[in-house]
Amino acid sequence: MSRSTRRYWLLKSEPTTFGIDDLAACPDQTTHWDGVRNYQARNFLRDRMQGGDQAFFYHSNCKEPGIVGTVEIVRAGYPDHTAFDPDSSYYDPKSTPENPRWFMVDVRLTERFPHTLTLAEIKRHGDRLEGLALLRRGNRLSVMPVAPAHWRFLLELARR
DNA sequence: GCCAACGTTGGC
DNA sequence: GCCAACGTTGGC
Repeated sequence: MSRSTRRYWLLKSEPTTFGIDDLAACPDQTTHWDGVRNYQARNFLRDRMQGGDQAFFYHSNCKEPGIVGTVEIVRAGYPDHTAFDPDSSYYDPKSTPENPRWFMVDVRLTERFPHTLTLAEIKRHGDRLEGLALLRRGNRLSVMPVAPAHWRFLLELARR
């Protein structure tokens, strides 16, 4: 059966916290995408992401913000256990195993771009990226959808 | 380090 | 339910 509903995403991470080098160093280049504490982003993780979806890995809050590679979603949304851990900086006592508030997915590294596709360059192509959430004013979402046409166009830019 | 934009909190 | 105060995000 074909999957007609594959979706594309963009995941932000601060490289000083967890960058693409860190993902590359993980066993099987796979890890939990934990620590998301925003409801809109949570809803995407919990309700919309599926195994087989693909996402851009975006470095934020750093010298050269931009897209640095791609990952595949290898496990759909499930409770973020870091919220249950009092020793975690992501601890949230309002989230319990019985009634989890925060969710995560598992991702596996699929591609590292030879160069960062910088936010500055993405902005230069804004006319081809109408509606891209990353370019919306004041955007702060750390998990956002990417339209298939935008995915293809950004991938082309990143690989050249 | 600055600061605009945004989300959350909590008093009322 | 309003909204001011506050904390966070994230580009520059």
